[in-house]
Amino acid sequence: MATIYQVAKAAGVSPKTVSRVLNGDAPVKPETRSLVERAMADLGYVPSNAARMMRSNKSGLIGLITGALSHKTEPSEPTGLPDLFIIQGIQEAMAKSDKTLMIADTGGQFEKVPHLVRTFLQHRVEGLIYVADYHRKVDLPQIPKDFPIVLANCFDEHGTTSVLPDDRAGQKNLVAKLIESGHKRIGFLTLDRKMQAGNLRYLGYRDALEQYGVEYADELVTMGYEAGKERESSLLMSSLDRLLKLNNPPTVICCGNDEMALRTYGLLRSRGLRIPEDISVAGYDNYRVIAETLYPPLTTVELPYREMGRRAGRFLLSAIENGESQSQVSDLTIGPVSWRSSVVSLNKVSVLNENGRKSI
Amino acid sequence: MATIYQVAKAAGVSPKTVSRVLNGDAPVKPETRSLVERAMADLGYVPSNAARMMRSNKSGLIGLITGALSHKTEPSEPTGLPDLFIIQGIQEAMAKSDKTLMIADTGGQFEKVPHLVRTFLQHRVEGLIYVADYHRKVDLPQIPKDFPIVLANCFDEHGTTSVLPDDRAGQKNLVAKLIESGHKRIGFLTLDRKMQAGNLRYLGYRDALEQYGVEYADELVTMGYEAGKERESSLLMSSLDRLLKLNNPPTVICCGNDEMALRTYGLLRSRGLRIPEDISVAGYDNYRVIAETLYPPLTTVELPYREMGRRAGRFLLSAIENGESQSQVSDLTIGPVSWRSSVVSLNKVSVLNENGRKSI
DNA sequence: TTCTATTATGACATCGATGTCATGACACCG
DNA sequence: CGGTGTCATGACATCGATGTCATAATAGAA
Repeated sequence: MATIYQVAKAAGVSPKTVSRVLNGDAPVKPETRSLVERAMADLGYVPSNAARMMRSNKSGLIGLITGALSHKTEPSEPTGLPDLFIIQGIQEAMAKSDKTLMIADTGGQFEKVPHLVRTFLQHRVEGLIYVADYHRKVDLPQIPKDFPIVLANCFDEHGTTSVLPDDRAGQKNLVAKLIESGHKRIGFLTLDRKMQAGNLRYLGYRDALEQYGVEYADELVTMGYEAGKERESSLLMSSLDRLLKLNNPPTVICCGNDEMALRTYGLLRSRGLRIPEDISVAGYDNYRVIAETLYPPLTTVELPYREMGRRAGRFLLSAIENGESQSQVSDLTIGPVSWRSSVVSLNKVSVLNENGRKSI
Repeated sequence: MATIYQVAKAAGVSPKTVSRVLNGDAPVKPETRSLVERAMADLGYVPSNAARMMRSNKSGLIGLITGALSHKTEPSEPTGLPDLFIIQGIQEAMAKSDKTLMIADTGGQFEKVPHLVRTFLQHRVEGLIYVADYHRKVDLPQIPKDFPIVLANCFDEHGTTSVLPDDRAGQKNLVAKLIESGHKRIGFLTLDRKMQAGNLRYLGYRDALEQYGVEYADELVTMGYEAGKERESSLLMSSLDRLLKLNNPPTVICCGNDEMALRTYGLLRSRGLRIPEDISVAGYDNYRVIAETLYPPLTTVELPYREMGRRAGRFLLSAIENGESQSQVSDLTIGPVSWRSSVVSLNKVSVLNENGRKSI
């Protein structure tokens, strides 16, 4: 690969002049400039970031660590590829700056993190983002003190800047809309309450009931998914049947996530129930391959992953810019409800109102 | 960040000795070594790759360009996130070497590629991989001649090394198994034939019929998906109804991909047909969220994305090692058939044989 | 026309690691 | 005891870009 010296020689100028053409930081005579530009083109010259970095001590690199690219073995909320959307958002934020993103994958092995961090530090990344594959607590080792870092979709016990989905508010908003549509008996097939998302969504469900003065009934809430048993349907099947056999069965069933809703569609139909005429269904995640492909399309709550990524990126950039290691303590992002036709309104006049916003 | 000079001073030795401890390329007295190691630990020293690279002219970096991380606007086969699995495979291959992967995303805008390539060249990556989001032809600009590069899930007209899925053989294997299970009337809801995958799978379907001497019937083959109209169901619905109304209707329906199969499940059920008792269904892609979550689980063909990624990574590494820019002309990877219960066997004795391999 | 600004360019040192070569300290051989 | 080899270490130059400072070339002011 050509160097700046070779370009200088070919153009008959000094290396410093070539440097000036490259960076435009000082005036260069037009004829000289075009001589240099021609030489650069002829030699296919591309400046070396390494050499540049040595002088400037700025790498222009941001390190991103994730397990996004390999889920297979991890016990994760089976919601698809959340971290991927977060990464998209981060990319978006970075594209607006002049930073380059280096992405490293843990391959599902958390113990690789220290090694990846070290590699990043060798490359003198200016900041780090850690993206978790589901809403959880983490404990990152080996980060130098005061190094700019942002956690996305996870948090730690040291109060590191983090960006999280507001599962509680999201579920609350969904249930609120169900109530506004006339539903009072709202079944809830929850995720495992040991999971952050499971617990927060449960709390959001109760929040909505309380706000609208709808009495909470324990019989309507039952676990539809157990952590670690991703592909088993038996728990879901028995939980669902219990709900359906109640004296006063639910008019709508909230599922812990969209994948559970997909299974629920099949189970309901094999029991002869039509969706949404006989019973309404709602999910969570807005996992579009499911939510939009199902018939009828699924009402669900969007997980604001892309927006979370954007925020995480922006937080990190501003922390770097201001020379702080912490830009913000934490951040909750609310995802909107995606209202689709899997939920029917029980209000007689609701046909006039297509988005389900109808107060009772 | 500490430098090697600071470490040397703290340990009371020369920088070169610190370098020797770092690289272990020459003997160092144990006492000296521990002095140095202590100094490195105290100062939190991490060597600078930039400085290292300047001397060695080796970056240890591999550049990966993809649109994987942002599909939204591109007209793509709606099969999910194929490139992601390819990237996993590439990561696997790289993890075994000492290279670091830099991933850049086009944000769905192909015109960003030249800029990304330039950034990579500035970082002096030792090779490039381009990953396409669906099986297609591409035309990469701006790559220096003789630069090591591998195309994954795509190919160009210059015969650049590429790694592709063997859609034709995959579909053939699936249809062959259907025939072996006793099916003779095999409906095929194809992808758009303008797509590589659509055309190749169609050819594979015919290959299998021919091999087993089953007569091809045009009435059994109809397009279920039109490029650019991802979310429309009307074409699929009318195509499916045409198949069902035939005098001699199919006993099994092959869908162009798993997402189409998901829709087909819903449509068949709303017409009162049971799967697989009344009619069998097969997909393509082994898009697991769909194939494994559906009830009954879907028989489909695995797209060997991870394996393709592994191969692409290995090809590139060996090209770099051997100083060639091209390691191999091209490579077709066959994915196995995932046989699940959405297809019933029509052979009376087949119940003895759980994997569907039964000759007629 | 001579003197000062300004513009355009170059010489040189520098960033942090490491390759090359030199040197000092031992140990072992005869 | 001198010679030769090995071990352990350091001095110095180098990689490619750019910041600093100096200087040459030109224009405008007096």
